[in-house]
Amino acid sequence: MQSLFFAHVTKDVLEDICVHKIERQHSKGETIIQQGDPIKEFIYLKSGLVKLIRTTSENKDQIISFSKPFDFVSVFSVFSSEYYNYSVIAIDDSITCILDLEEVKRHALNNGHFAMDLMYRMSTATDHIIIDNMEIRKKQLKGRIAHILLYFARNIYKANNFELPVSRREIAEYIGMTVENVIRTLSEFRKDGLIKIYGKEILILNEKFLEEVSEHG
Amino acid sequence: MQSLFFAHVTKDVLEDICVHKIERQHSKGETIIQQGDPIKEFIYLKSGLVKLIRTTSENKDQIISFSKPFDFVSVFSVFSSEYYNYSVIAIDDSITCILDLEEVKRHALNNGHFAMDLMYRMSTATDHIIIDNMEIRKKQLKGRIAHILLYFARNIYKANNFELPVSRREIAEYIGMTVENVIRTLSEFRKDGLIKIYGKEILILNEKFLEEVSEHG
DNA sequence: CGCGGCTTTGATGTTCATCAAGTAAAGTGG
DNA sequence: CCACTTTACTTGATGAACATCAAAGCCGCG
Repeated sequence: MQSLFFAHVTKDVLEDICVHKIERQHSKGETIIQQGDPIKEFIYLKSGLVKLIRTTSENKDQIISFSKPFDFVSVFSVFSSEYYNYSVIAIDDSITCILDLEEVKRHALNNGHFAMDLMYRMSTATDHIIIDNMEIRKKQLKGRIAHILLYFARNIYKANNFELPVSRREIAEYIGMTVENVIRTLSEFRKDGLIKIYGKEILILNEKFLEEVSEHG
Repeated sequence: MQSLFFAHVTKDVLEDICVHKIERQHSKGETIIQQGDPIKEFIYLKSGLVKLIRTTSENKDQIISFSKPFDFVSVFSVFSSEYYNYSVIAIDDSITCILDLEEVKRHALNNGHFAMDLMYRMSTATDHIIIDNMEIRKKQLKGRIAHILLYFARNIYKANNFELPVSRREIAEYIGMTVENVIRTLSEFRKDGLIKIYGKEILILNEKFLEEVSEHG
């Protein structure tokens, strides 16, 4: 396993933790964690891409965040709740690594470095979720669309052309607007020469200006 | 110190941690933590009420959350960042308790129970922030106002009449709407007999219906 | 007293959701 | 493999929700 994963934990400790590691395959669309399930495992993403979602009382889905490889999938609640209050769904074919939660806890109890690394990782993850949500909240439609395009280009694919891993609906569920307006805005960006669109293929033509839109509407 | 504070830590360990505890007085409006400051201390709230805010690039304030006594004030970023990416401001006269961050980290390193308790507390706090933000995002104006009224009534004051600790502007900054619309909605609730308003004094007359509005607009 | 901040109300315009309707794409069963 | 159904995508028209602008009252404070 990666020394990337836990910076200050020695190899043998890590191996000890991962003795009972299980890998699980998930195909696109599959539910990895179901909101309401008891939290018994500690899960991280090895490959693929997943979304964390919440189903509201009106049965609408809200996307909380996306996770890429080596992010924890059990990001939050794991150490503070008995049940998941969110679902995790694969948006690409994915592989997760699963550790027994009690075992992870036991190790954290006995190994301060492991505990601290864990804390660091969890804290980083939740920080990003919070800050990102605040960022999205302050923007309006165009800014939000620009934001998510730049997010995929920079954080996920590190390229200016990429295949959108999410549907228009999912974008809408992430930024908190309607599908129609997501589409309208994408079309507008296309007409304005900011991006090219071929179905799910996106090519960012004018990153500077997209950045501008993301910042100041 | 409270055994409330850390459930699984023995008294002498706790006393050891708190040897260098400093208490600090803050009067209403005072800045306790300034966004951008280096994180050197671990802070929790002993009495009073504070708000966590973020100043956006357009110099507008967004309120991330409120914290009540025995909440950590250094809620997030403490274990994942060198600098605060939010400010903390007293909205009532408050007393904070300040521990040296390095010392807290050292204890977490050496005492698994302490580390786990810390993790639990941090995780609980960030969970609430995330879930609350998602809740607010899915509602519209009326629902958001109802939500915050119930929040103060239930979580902070545990009573149906209370003095609003925040200005209309601050409510606006929390729910992400304008001051004018906050006021208009409060007036509407008053006219509809849901609440009474005398300046900052709020009396909730029809909690059931307010709940209804919070849930379904 | 007068100034600045907080509150309130009204009028107007912008942003966005909703509804409707149609095309394209993708899965499904015979 | 084709007809069939469903799901995703797209555009336009309309109305609702909300921001913005303007103006005035209130209150605490130097």
